Amino acid sequence: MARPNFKSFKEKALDRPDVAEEYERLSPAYELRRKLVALRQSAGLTQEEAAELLNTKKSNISRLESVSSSISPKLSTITDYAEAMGYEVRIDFVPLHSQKHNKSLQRTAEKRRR
Amino acid sequence: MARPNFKSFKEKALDRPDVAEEYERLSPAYELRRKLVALRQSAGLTQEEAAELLNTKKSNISRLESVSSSISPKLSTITDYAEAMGYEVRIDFVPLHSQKHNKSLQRTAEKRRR
DNA sequence: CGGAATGTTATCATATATGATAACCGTGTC
DNA sequence: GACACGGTTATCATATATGATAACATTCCG
Repeated sequence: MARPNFKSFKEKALDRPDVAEEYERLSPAYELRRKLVALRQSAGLTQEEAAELLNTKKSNISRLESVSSSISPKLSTITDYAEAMGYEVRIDFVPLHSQKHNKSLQRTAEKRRR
Repeated sequence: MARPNFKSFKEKALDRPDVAEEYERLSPAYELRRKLVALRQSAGLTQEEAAELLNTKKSNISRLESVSSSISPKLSTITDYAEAMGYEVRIDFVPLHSQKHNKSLQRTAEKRRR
């Protein structure tokens, strides 16, 4: 590996149990990259092969999968990538703080409304 | 479309109106807009109030939620919106054709490799 | 009716994702 | 050493999402 990518980071970090637990709560962006790589590998494809399927170049695939990437990809990029790997994308929304937060938002809205 | 990118294969199917209609109804994009509106309404917010929370304008919120919108939003836009509404975004990938498609991809890759 | 609230649409400017190319690193293999 | 392979990074050009503003429609209510 030329640069610390997610795998090497993961392998080192997971040697320490405390970090391992923290690991899963890392940013959703990291989680996504990790899943994208897993998708491609489950299809048994290299980045270059994936790039061909998607009519693009391997460097762009690398950027998309790169953990250190600061980009926030378009939804269509994710879905197209997933479909090329043989997967469908499902987006779910789960409440953050049970329903109290929503109530709080509602009250804030009500107050502003007056 | 100035350059061929990985969306081109989709456009072929969308040339047929019947397919286009079915596709649009089932597309993740369509589902997404509906969910976004539901999220905001569950928080009891108007588009303008949501816009304030997100430091933007109501017209942009409307565009984001609009079904007829042709844009494919950035992932960060979706997550920011969801968080402002009190929700967390979860992205899942489900296999399209059980595992057969993956095997096919693998074989294709193997063949190209030789 | 007139005004406020809510949402939509059009347009432009700006920010940023994506595409393409090239150079590079590490590993394995001969 | 030389080479191929898989992946990374940097850079530039282009496409497109987003921000901001304004005008508009609809609904509701005084």
